[in-house]
Amino acid sequence: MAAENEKSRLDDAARAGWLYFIAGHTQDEIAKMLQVSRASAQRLVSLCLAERLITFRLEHPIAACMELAARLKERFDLAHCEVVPADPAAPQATAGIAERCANLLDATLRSETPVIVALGTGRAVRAAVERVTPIDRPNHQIVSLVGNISADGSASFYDTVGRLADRTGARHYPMPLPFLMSSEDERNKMVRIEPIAKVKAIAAKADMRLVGIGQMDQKAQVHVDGFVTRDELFEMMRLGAIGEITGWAYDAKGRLLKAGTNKRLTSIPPDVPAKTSTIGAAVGTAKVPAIAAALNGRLINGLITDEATARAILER
Amino acid sequence: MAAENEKSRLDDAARAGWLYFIAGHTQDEIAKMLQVSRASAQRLVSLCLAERLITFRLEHPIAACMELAARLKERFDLAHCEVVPADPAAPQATAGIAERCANLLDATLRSETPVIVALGTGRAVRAAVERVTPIDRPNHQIVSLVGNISADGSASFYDTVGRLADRTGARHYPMPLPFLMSSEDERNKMVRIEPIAKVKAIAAKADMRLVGIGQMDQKAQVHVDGFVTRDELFEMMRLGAIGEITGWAYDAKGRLLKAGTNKRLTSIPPDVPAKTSTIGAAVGTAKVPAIAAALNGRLINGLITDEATARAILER
DNA sequence: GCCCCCGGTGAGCTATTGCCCATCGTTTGG
DNA sequence: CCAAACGATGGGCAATAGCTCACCGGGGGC
Repeated sequence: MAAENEKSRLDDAARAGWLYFIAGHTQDEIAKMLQVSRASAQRLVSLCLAERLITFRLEHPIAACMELAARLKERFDLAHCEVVPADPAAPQATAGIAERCANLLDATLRSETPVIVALGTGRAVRAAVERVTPIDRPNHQIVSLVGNISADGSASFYDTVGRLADRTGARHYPMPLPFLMSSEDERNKMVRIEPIAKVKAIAAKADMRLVGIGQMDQKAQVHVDGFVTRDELFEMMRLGAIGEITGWAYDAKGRLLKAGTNKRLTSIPPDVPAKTSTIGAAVGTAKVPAIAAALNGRLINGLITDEATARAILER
Repeated sequence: MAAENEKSRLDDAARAGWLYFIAGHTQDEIAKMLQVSRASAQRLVSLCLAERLITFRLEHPIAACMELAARLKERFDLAHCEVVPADPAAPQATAGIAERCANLLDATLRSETPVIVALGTGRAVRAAVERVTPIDRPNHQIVSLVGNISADGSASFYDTVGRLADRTGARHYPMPLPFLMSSEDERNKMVRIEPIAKVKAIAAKADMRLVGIGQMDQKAQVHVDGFVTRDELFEMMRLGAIGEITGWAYDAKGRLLKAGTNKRLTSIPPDVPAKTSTIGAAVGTAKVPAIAAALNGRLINGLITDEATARAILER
């Protein structure tokens, strides 16, 4: 008897679900049709959902992305995660994620109350600031997490902080330092000087950090851009470096290395685990180990990537 | 540009749909996530539905039934239609539809304001009244559409009206007449006599009619039950009879025949097209042509049947 | 046999949703 | 280049849905 009632109840639940989701009736109408109170109709619809009698199928490339983002968020306990559809024409294209990063910056900067945004390295970050919608927010602050003088002493390679400040009217704080100093002592000396300490203090209060993630292999961006020499890169790789964020190299478990270039690096060191909103932006198969390590080591608590990369991270 | 905006809008719609139906967020939350007003989030969810980006799938036998019922309702412009799952163990079983008919009767009889229910022939109708939940409604009226004296002059074959009245305390009006009279003249004379005219007048005001549908073939119920002879049956078949409702034979287009037993029949003739609620109840492959004809001829405006029969009717 | 517990029920309150409308930006035609 | 027309937007309101609560009735344990 119990089984029969159960079955009949599920039948009714299915009926209610059909009438609600497929036929598009209101629960009131369904209640009248099935001769029950509206409350019961609502329960039947709930039951239909709870028992998974009805399933939703979203036939759209976005669906897979949402699914991947949800899984990444869950797996790595992220505060924020976005996965954009992979562009089959250009698998490494940063266009997609740059757009999302820009959107995120837009959202953050739209705030009327003053916010502090910190920017790291990375092509996606550079592309993102270019796409930010101009808006007048003179009370915001934009701060750089990395030195903007390259190894050869030349001018800033790419002034993300300045560009973003242009678009918002915000005060901006580039870090007038070389990427690497010549020794640990010198680095320690430099980061204590007044203007740098001030930048550091502001960065520490940042409401949002947007950083790129670099892999530490022969094509490492820090080397390609001329910030570290081939020898320095190889040394870090020997020491176990698998990725870097704002130049800070970390190993496969996401632990910051305490040797090599990390000792001479002027960049503001990341919080471990990441505080407030620290969003990593990166795409590409080559970056998968670096991204995964950063996630595991909690160097970041947010991620913006593409479908292919997201899938690869989850399948590791 | 237009195409790109369009695409991006659909992407957002898909995102919104995913967040709403799959992740279970409210539209307010989605609005915040997508950085739009709640109204826009609502529009995106609507769009997702309208564009059929999302589909609902109900994995339950009931789903097919609901679908068939909706199609029958649409195709034949029915006021009411129910399709019950076919019982594979007993394809002709009336149990399923009887339960639904009983439910319908329950619903009608539950009314506090007086209602008039008219009953026709059919096993499903008989079974239905047996399943009606007892309820005290002395002001209701139950009226028979057919004579309850069989050809051999014996007592009522099965007193549906009386049974239903027992269960409700309603006044009941059986029709104290033989099913067939010996001639057209005699029939016309009988139906004018006071008690019969009164039954007829009540029946004309019925709020709901529940009738069986019989096929006119060698296994016709009217013959099996002994109401018409083999010769009479064959004559009607020659005249084109394909089905009958309360004994009234009709052809493949649902037109009442004006000859044969129809001229001697005492049953109250059906309204064409059916007025108020006239529900046919029938299952079985053999009855498909009869049911389809009744639907096409608008002899009924409601149908209760099973899945297999519904499918067969729609596939004709 | 009696009582407790569980699952179900409907009332009623609040959150959520759907939709209308005034407004505004954008596009198209003159 | 302007104006009209169209479409999208967000506020606001009425309808709808979700949920909590107190209550009821049946089934099993003591």
